[in-house]
This record gives sequence, structure tokens and C-alpha cells, in this order.
Amino acid sequence: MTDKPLVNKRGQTEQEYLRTYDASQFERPSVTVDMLIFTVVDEQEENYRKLSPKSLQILLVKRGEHPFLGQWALPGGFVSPRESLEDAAKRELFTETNIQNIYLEQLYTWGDVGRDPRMRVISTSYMALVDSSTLSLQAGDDADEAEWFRIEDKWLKETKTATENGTVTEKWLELRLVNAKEELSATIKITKTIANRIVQEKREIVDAGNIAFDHAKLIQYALERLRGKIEYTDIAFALMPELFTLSELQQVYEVILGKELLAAAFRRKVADKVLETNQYRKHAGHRPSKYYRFNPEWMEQS
Amino acid sequence: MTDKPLVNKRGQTEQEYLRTYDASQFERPSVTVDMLIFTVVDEQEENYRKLSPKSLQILLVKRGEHPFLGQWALPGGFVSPRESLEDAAKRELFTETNIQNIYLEQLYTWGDVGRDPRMRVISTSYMALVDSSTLSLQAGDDADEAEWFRIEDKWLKETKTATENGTVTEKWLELRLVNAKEELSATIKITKTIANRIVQEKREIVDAGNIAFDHAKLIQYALERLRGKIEYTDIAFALMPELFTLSELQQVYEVILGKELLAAAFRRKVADKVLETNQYRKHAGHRPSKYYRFNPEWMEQS
DNA sequence: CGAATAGTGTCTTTGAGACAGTATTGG
DNA sequence: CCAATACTGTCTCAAAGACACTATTCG
Repeated sequence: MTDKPLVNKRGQTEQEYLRTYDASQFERPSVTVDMLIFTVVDEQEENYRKLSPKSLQILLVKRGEHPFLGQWALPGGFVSPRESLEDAAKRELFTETNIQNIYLEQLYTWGDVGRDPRMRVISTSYMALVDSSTLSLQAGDDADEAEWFRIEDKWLKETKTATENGTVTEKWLELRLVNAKEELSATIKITKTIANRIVQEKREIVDAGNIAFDHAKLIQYALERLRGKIEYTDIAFALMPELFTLSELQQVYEVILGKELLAAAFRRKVADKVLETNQYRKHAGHRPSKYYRFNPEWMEQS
Repeated sequence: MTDKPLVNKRGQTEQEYLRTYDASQFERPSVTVDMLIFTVVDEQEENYRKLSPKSLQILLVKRGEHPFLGQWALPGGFVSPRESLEDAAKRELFTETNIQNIYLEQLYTWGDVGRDPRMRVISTSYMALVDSSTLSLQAGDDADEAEWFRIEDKWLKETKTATENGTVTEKWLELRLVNAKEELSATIKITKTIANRIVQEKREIVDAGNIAFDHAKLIQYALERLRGKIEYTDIAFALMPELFTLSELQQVYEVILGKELLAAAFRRKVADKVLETNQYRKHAGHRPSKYYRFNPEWMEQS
């Protein structure tokens, strides 16, 4: 541009402007991160030769302070002034699970007013995927009371109504989080509005069960995103240990998608994404299965 | 649970706790929304019988204050204490374009430190899609200087390096925003790290061109999301007027994806999503095309 | 042996890509 | 007429679904 310093309407240069800038002139919300930490673990096996069924689990912490004292909430906390959002997420993850360098992805930022009775809080949710073998290393740590809950959802009912220029579909879902000791159940309503060729979706908590804040909603949303992503990306591998059998990989897909897959088609689909090893999983009362590992050369992705 | 009121470690009930809660104890960032407002418009037609080529455009405003005085930025602003994030986005959209009730979707929240030299700013980007016919209603309004820019990106180079436990791929892209009066060009580097079966992506600005803040990065990210979404959702219709021909719809897909599509396959793909009318687009020096409208009964989507 | 999982072969179905061929207009 | 787009028919190819069939172990 020009050599003369740029000035604003009051004749200030950038240095002058910044020196006199009052950063406290606007009322500011608090910003937090909420962690959706998922893993897939083996349940008890009844029969020595049967495959142990797997379940999808999420980590929750029991609140030791108001509000929602004694209820279960997502791990998370305030973003401090000198750390990035992602660093805050990594820090929370580490203090909660003692694990670093795992899959971490920003999901959504929840910014409704009244989410927290104390003050205006805007919170960004991050999804983390932990492989169950790494997981066993983790001890209960500093986290006062953190527990894994098996996560399930159930379709309850659906209504579809015509409007002037489109339709409104309401869907009720039950979200269940089950533990050896506890059983939480929340109801969420998803409203999908189609008007003038524009689709919009809204999520409301009908019954928060015993889940703190609006976290039931965040969990349901994360579950939906996890399901979507597992179909068109390779995030499933983030839930697997270094070595795994194709049956185990298929089980992970099945427990997340909530439906059975055909082995032949599944194997074709993942064939290029994995590398054979010459190790076998044995002593199982049936034909041993070959161990595979992730193929890092697999580059044709999102 | 019990009939006795729950108390925390200091013996406070929830009411007592909230009454004495000091909401100002943590330093808080500023929160803003940034709007990525896209539309597809017809360019000049040279030949009376040729179809007018379309271009993807994005709305930018010229900064009238430091920092980045005189540069182009995304429309946006602070979230006020009593409005939700989405309401803030709608408000910004309305003050900028005078349009309501259009497609609006939250994309990502940018929370690195140092994004704004004034203070810590966390900002959530929203993508809005405007159909070009509605658009013509909009006048330059209160927005000091808002302009549409044609948006293009160009692949520059790519490097792939092996690391101990995976690979790192770096990709440089040029983002060009062109106008009758201005021409902005930024360079962005996307780093994709694959380590231990975990894929992670990072975006950096190599050269911000004349685009304020880190907005070149936000625009490039939004463009990528728009491209992804147009393939597996029906957001394209949000860019179309009430009535459109299938060729126009195909042009919108083509300009966003940056590649040509085969008409036969395209028509098969959208066949169920549209409804025929018995109106025709005429006076074009060739066979007239039938007008279609969006089919709101099309419900098998995300 | 036989229960149970591991893994393959192949037929069918579906959908996308390719491309030629027909239809229709206005200057 | 002819340039240009609109629209259809059909062949090919690739991926997904379905399902039967073979392979292998260990109590």
C-alpha cells in the first residue's frame, strides 16, 4: 500500500489503538471444554469358545460441587487465558485418563443461554477415542470419581407433521448409560424442520435423567457423529490396539453402528486399510485368527 | 434421591452456593461469531445461446478499524450475554445481508491464542447459504462496505514424509478471492499427520494476503466442508431459487466441487429429490428446460 | 467329534461412469 | 440450418449384499 502508517477515523495508528484498547468493555462469557471420551471394551465371556461381546463406553465424572452435585457429568473445565481450545482439551484428557496422543476431534460448540445456572457458559465439546488396551494402564488417578458407562440408545417414537411449506419431524430417543453400580437414563427430542428447501435440526432434553447440565444432549450428539464418522472415515482404528483381528475390528463397527455386518463384505471393505502380520490369536476353541495392523499407507481419505 | 437438601463439602445447599458464587473469578475470553456467507451467482454471458457460467461467492466486509484496518474480513461480531451463539449468528447475518430464514450451520470454533492482537478471542464460524434470487433484494445497507468475492482455490504443492511411526503430508493451497475491484490471495498449509493409526489435521496460514485475522484459514476450511457436505447431503438446494432447472442445479454442484459432472448420472442421482413442474425456461436459443422444485418428501437423509 | 469362529468364492443387486443418440429451440 | 443445451437409453464396471461353503482349533 502506502508508506504512511494507516490510521483509523480517530487518527490512531495500530500501535496507538491497541495501547488504548479497553479489553474489558464487553461482558464476556466463560468458555469451557467438555470431553466425550469413548472406548470399546470386552464384556464378560460366558462360554470359553464364544467371542466376548464388546460394548461402547463413555467416561463420566461425579460432580463434587453445585450445581448438579452428586450427578454424573462429562469431564471438562475452563479454558485458561493462555492455552488454545485444543490444548485445554488435551489437558483435560490427560488429567482424566492419563493418556496422551490419542484421537481428538472438535465436535460442536454449545452456546445456549442458561446452560449453567452460575453464569453464561459456552462450551466446546471434543471427542476422544481411546483404545482399550492403552486404557488398562490408566488408574483412577486424581479424578475424584471417574467411571466408565456402557452407552446405548433406543428409539422411542417419531411424529411427522405437515406445515405450510414443509414438514416437521420429531424423534424421541432414550439414552442409557449403565454401570455396575449406576444406571442413568435420559430422553432427548430431536426436531427436524424442513421449510422452503432448508433442513434444520434441533436437539432438546426432555428428561435429563441423572445427567448433569445439558450433557445428555452432548452425549447423544457425539454418539451420532461417531456413528456417522465410522462409516466414511477410519477413526475406528483409533479404538483398536496395535494388533487386532478382523473379527475384533468388525465387532467395533457393529457395536458402534448397533447392527450386524456381513463378514465377507466387511473384509473386502477394510482389506486395503490393514496389513497382515504372521501372528495368530490362539487358544480360543476354534480356528485361530490372524492379527492385523493399521496400514499407514492408506492415504485416500477425507 | 433423599428429601434432605444436598450440600457440598462446605455444607452449602445449591441456593447458598449460587448466591455466593463469584462469576468473575476466572479470566474470560471474548467470544465472537464469524459468518461464512456463500452464494452462487451467474457471471456475464457472452453468447446468447450459451449457458451463463456460475461462480461461488463469499461475502466480506472491509475493516474500518484497527487491527487489520482497510483489509477484508468475514462479517461477524461479539456474542452478547443474553443471546445464544446461533442467535448471534442470525443477528449478524441479518444485519449484513438483510436476509432471514436461510440455511445456517455451525462449522468450527477457533480458539488459538493470538488470533486477535487486542485480546483473547474465541470465535465460532457459521456457514450460511443464500440463494442468489433472494440475494438481489439485499442492498448495501448499514454495512459500511460489504462485497461479494468470487472464491477459488488452487492446489500448489504437496510433500509426504515418513516418520518413525507414520507419515506427514503437507499440502499448500492458494485461496483467491476476486472482485471487480479487488483481488486477494492467501496461501494456506494443511498438515496431515498419521502416527500410530491416528490421523490429525492442522491448518496454518503461510501468507494471509490481504485477508484480516486468520480468516483465510476459516474460509478455506469452510470451502472444504461445503464441498464435502454437498456430496452427501442436500444443502445444494439452499443455494437454489424456488424453481430451477436440472442444468442449473448441476452447475451449482460443478462450481462448488470444481469439476464437471455427467448429466445422465447427475439426473439419476437427484431424481428423487426434486419434483417436476410444467413450466419451462425458454428463449435461450436451444431446447427449453423444465423447471423443478425441491421435493420436501425426500426424508432419507442425515 | 462338534461347537464355534475364521476366512473364501460367487451370484445378485445397485449405483455410478461413459457415451452415443434423440429432442427442441431461436437466431 | 445449426449451435447449443435438454434429456434418455444402454453398456460397462465397481462396490455392496447375500449366502453357501471350506478351514481350523481345542475341550
